[in-house]
Amino acid sequence: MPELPEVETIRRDLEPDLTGRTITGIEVHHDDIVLAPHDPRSFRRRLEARKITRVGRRAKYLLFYLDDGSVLQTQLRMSGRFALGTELPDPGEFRHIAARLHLDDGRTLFYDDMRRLGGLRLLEGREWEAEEARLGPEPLEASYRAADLARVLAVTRAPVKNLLMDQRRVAGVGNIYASEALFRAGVDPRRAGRELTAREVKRLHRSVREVLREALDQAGTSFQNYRAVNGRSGEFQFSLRVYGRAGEPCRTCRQPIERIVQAGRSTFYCPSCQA
DNA sequence: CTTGTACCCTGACCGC
DNA sequence: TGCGGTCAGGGTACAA
Repeated sequence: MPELPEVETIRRDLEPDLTGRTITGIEVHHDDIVLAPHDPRSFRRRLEARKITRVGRRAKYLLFYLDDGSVLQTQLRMSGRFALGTELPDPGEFRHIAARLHLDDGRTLFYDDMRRLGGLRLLEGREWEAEEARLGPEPLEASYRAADLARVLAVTRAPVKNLLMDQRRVAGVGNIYASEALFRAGVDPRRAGRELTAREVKRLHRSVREVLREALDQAGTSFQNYRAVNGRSGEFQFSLRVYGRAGEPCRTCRQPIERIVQAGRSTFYCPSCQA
């Protein structure tokens, strides 16, 4: 569920507490959250006694860089969350603990995942580099230009909404912010990527960056599953203009917001403002 | 290559 | 209160 702003918020929450900590013990309560190539047994063995040198993020992945060069990649998918403390801070909020990482300062990093679609993946540095190379550019980097978006849009017949969600073309944009960025740019989500004008591409590029930046400043969007570390809520749900607002009036023109399905996911848009 | 669909899993919600 | 259907910030395997 978390997209770039949510994962980055979690990273910022965890970084000061986890950097330099050593993992002293690992408990796995649901085997299916240990992702390939490891099984729970080798996962525990390889993680034991490793020190976390850095907490990073790429696309929607939170990354723990370890002192032997390996990388613990976490995929939160739809319902993954973290809590950190000597005890579980809010047992009512965290009812599906899938794994515990015990740390050398006496605290525990709890991984909670109700649907268990996400998980933890331990990779050699080289393996992570190969994965990383398949991801598109980070849209909040200063080096990400309208020309980068134009290049991937120009060669696709798929709807622009689907393009924005494709992690190989641009990293970190998910279902909420794809709809929100398209609304801000005034672009119909059903339009074929290659049909967008240069002017529309420019607006969309600006909107993607703007909406991600604003959401990050608000610690992300919380309405169902997403929470930052220890259950902290984001605030961007109050700034959403179309997502989840089917039938409600557009904040710009008062026409009802519509919901359609694209690639199996809900898309929300204003038929009047996004003509 | 690209594009769409099924699926993984649990829980909340809605209409009957 | 129960029951079935639908939906949920994701990603991947597979088919066409």
